[in-house]
Amino acid sequence: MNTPQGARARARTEITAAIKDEARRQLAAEGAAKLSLRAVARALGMVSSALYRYFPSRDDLLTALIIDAYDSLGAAAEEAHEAVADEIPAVRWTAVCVAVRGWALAHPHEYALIYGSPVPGYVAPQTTVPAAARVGLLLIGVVRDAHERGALTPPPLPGELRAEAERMTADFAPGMPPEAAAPLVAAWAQLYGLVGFELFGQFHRVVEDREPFFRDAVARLGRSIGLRD
Amino acid sequence: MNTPQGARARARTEITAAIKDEARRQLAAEGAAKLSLRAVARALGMVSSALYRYFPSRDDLLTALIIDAYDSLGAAAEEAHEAVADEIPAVRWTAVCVAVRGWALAHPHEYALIYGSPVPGYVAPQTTVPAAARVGLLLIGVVRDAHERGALTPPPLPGELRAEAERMTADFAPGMPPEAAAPLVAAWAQLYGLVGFELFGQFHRVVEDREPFFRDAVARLGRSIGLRD
DNA sequence: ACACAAATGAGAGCACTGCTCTTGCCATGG
DNA sequence: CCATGGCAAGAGCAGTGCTCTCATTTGTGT
Repeated sequence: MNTPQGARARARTEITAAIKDEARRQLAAEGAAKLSLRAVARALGMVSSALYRYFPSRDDLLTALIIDAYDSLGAAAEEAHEAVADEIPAVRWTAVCVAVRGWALAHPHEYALIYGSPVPGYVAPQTTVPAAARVGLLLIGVVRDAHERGALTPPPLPGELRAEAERMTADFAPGMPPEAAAPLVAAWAQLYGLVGFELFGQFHRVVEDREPFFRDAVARLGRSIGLRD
Repeated sequence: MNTPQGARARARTEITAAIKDEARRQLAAEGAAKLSLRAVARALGMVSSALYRYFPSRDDLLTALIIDAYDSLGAAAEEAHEAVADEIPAVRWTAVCVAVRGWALAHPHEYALIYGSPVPGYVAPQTTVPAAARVGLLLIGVVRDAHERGALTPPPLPGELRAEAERMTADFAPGMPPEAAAPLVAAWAQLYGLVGFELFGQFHRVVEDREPFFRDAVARLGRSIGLRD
């Protein structure tokens, strides 16, 4: 790991980081669409073509920012979860959801980058998957733990969904009852519906007092999976 | 109304429509980000500056497309609702949700335009509001009707949300019990979470058999508001 | 019927974008 | 100590949204 890199390699990693930092700054200020390679280069006192030594294209820069955003969101969620690790599952569930919302409100453009409409023509490379999965895995962990403690009463599983549910649990959530799979995945998606609507202005003049509204909705989401409170 | 417009006015409305048509075509093909005024003008055999006689800016063209998209989605939902107008509310609820999903899958870029991340810097003008409200009003109607038939058992309303819920019902859903307001608005947002996740690829390798999964989630959503089936 | 005004289209041009290619420098590894 | 390869710089291409000017067409009031 910590191989003493030559001055050259060190400079490279430093400049790469500086580019990402400046890009993130512009992303936060103006949004992904207005992120301009030339502007980043200008802010860093280099010429635009030099930037291509570090990121072969604008999309690659965006991909790096996407991974960072997923990781930042995942870290925020994990941190919030650890702070309430001793509480009952329903409380931990809410804490994670609230952390996701909090991160989204604090980083709207980065949230839009990862959970808004994908930049057209852009396909997320496989590299983003592990970072993207962190919040999902955290929620799975809460539900599995609830199951192990006997604090989970999942709703009945429609026969139609049995095979799918068993595949899902086998793939991503071994040890979790298949009855919880579909409600959990749905709740996961619905969580982002709630956050996205608030963030993108759909609640304007509809929901005013948003935090309690969100907590109520999220608690219902937990109950729909079978988390008891 | 039907004032016999002069050749000039007629030409204007025709050309305006032609511009929107071509723009919609490019939107469907490539997405909003790649919608280019110059390309639209080129396809129509006019020069780019001429297009500005009809739409003062690219944003105005997009706004027109957004309103059309909201209307198209609203019409699809209303049509689906009318086809099952005699069924019980739970069935009508599901029908509307399924229609929303169907429209989204058929018009992914238009869906992304209205429910994805807003084009940065772009603020939806007030003109879009009535078109945007159609689906919401339809869902409100289903729930209110369920209430009037005695087929609605909304969950208890947390005291914290009482005032907000009463304001919401007074503003948008007179005649609906306030207990249903928060769950309904949440379900509305969550519906778009489900659709968005499917559309934007988050269910890739997670949910395979998506229609039954969606129906199950949507039925749970209806039950969370208190619709009995 | 005619003149004036408004609407429209064409073209050039500005400032910007992502990206490529060539050129020359200079630090590093053999 | 020298050759190589990483690097920055600059010019340039094709495209973008948008503005401005100029000529032409069209509609209308006298």
